[in-house]
Amino acid sequence: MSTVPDTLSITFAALADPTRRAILERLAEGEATVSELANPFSISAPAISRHLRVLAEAGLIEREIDARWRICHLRADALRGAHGWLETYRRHWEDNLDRLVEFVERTHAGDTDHIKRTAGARRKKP
Amino acid sequence: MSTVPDTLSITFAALADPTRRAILERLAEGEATVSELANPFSISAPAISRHLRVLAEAGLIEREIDARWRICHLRADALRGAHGWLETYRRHWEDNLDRLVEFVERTHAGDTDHIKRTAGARRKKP
DNA sequence: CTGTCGATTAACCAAGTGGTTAAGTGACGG
DNA sequence: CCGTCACTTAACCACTTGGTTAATCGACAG
Repeated sequence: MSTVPDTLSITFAALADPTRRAILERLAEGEATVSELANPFSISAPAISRHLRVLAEAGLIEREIDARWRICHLRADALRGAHGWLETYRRHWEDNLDRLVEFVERTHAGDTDHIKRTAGARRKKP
Repeated sequence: MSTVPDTLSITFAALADPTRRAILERLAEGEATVSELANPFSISAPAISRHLRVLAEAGLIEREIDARWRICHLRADALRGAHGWLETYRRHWEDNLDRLVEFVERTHAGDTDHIKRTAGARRKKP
């Protein structure tokens, strides 16, 4: 435990598990107790408990104590950061200008130096 | 076990590291060689090489061999799945209807049984 | 008070991750 | 042909992760 991970890393790490994503999907339909969340899975209760702890520490869920039960609900605004990060790259798969540029760069390889080559000039010019 | 992780888990796991995200951010500006990508970081070349392998296996980058150099470019459409998953939960942080429902549930706790309680009736009615 | 139920913590284990250094590979430049 | 450059692979290490079982805790029913 040398360096504490940043928020975005914690969020993405929390989402990088199918069980936790399934829990969030279930929670998107509405609040639920821990045993209700554990029900669809074949893993043990402590395993679920730890998944919930990860989600809670990532700020993705909240646990409210109701007598013997812990009622979990979604705190989806913690997903905003991750969504925002991905949103930055949206144009790279939606904007076909990129495909055009890429096409020009590939096919007219030699004479495209007017196009920004961020990798700089590496190849020797014949 | 050796159960192979699903695509979404692989994508999120690849994004759950600040070095790899920085590499993608750099790559969003344009293609780059491995050493150019490694330049801003203080970690060793093999460490960078493995980060790139993770990104490549997640389908987030492509490596093209150019003589001695490996030129990396972004393959952002692999982010589409992750983006799409998050998009599902957008309304939970953007729609203030949810905040209203939550407010009613909390403040009028006793007499909101007409509101869908997905967790079922657990608490004893006084 | 005692037993039980929902949930968590503790202790442990196998496997994975991120870093290191050292060695290997393929393409040039001289 | 030999050395170097760009990069990867191999072997190793500390630490984390996801799972287990056993023990624990608090709220309640009897």
